[in-house]
Amino acid sequence: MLKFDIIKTEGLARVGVIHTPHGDIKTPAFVGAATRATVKALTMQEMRGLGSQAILANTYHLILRPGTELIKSAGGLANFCSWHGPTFTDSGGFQIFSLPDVSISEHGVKFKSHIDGASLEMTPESSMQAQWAIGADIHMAFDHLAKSDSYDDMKEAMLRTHAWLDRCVTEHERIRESLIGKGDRNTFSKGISERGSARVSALAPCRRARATRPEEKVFGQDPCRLEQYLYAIVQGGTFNDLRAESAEYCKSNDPDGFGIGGVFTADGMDEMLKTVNSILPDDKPRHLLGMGQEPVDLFIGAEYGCDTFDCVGPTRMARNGSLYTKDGRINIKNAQYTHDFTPLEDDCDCECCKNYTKAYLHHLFKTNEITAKVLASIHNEHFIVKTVDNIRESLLNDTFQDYKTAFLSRYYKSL
RNA sequence: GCUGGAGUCGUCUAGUGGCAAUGACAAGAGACUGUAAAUCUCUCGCCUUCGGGCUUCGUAGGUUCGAGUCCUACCUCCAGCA
Repeated sequence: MLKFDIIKTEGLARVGVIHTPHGDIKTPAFVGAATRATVKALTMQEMRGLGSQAILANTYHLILRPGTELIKSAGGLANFCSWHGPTFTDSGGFQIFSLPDVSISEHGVKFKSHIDGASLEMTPESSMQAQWAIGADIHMAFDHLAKSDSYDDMKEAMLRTHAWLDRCVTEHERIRESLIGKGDRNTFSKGISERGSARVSALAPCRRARATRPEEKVFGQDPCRLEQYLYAIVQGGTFNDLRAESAEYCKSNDPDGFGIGGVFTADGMDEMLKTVNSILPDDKPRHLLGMGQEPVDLFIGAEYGCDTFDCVGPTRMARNGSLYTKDGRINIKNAQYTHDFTPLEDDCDCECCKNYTKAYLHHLFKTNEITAKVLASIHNEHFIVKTVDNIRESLLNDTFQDYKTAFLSRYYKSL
């Protein structure tokens, strides 16, 4: 079982540490969206520099390119992309359901590759196999997103997600036993001592990583045989009776943790999370899937018991020139920043704010320079990562409510 | 000076008798939440109570119900010849 230590709780909120084979995640934490094994516009070294603790890649995209076997050959996702820290993969369900021409059956989903139109199928089993080959620390169960927000569609999607969860768990256990063996699942640290460092010589990238990340504990193991963990995904949309039913079902499957999916706005999220997280067991981590573009998502998510978040919003906003400040988002492309020779934020310690002015960023965006997207992504990703880190600190210091009120009233004061 | 060609929204451009007039760029603004997104949308002559009104295709005349478009003169630019 995935090791998750809770350090402190306040209501449903908690501060903890997730121990993965590739290192620890201090929670609450924002996980960088690295869909195609890269956080767009950023290097992994830049991600580390801005304080990111973990990344989340996407099974659908990696199946198409470069292929899961290639990532396995590279020593798994963390080695392949030189992140060398905790990794998640999303199952691919979310992407596939966003494609046109998908046909869904109990067996799985048939879809066409958005790259070359090839007809493909993903099932709970094939998603598990792909995720094991990719080799992230934490996998998401293959779930079904509703095609509309009607109650009937939400219920249908939830029930299929539950049926598929059973198959995900079965397949996950089958693969795990074939690669790692039976026994206590909380054994990644024991596994290290048992297996020793026999394979070190074949894994130079791992060895190099050790020098840059001394807290790393897994060097010397075949990264493709490290313990990997499975999160069940709670569905049910905006209907809290369905959310409760889904939470109960997921809980009964005894996964390593939980993803809360199908959330698209912070409206009503507090009640939904109260419902779900009051049911889910306290001692397992919960990931709020896809939320975190708006700071309010993170405050509400953490307050009501979510431990990790991921969202493409911060980096996508950055590439499109919409940059976070404590007073709300600004569009750096606007003419008003042409002669603004101050940083985005005076007190921000990101590489962008420490070195560059708004006028310079404005110029880079207006001239469509690649560096514009790099610097903006550094700032936005840092802003969101840091905000969640601050939420963690405020929970530890018993100042969460003050921090939340001060932050949100300032950030959204123009609304 | 002669001959030929060309002048259309900030720029380049479409338009060869019928609705302020095409497209691109530039400019101005907006959107974006488990990334088919370095993407997409809107505005872009002036005024507007958003119904519409007014003024425009180098300048000035003319033909015509109607002219960016046809005719005349002039101005400017380009090319060639002197």
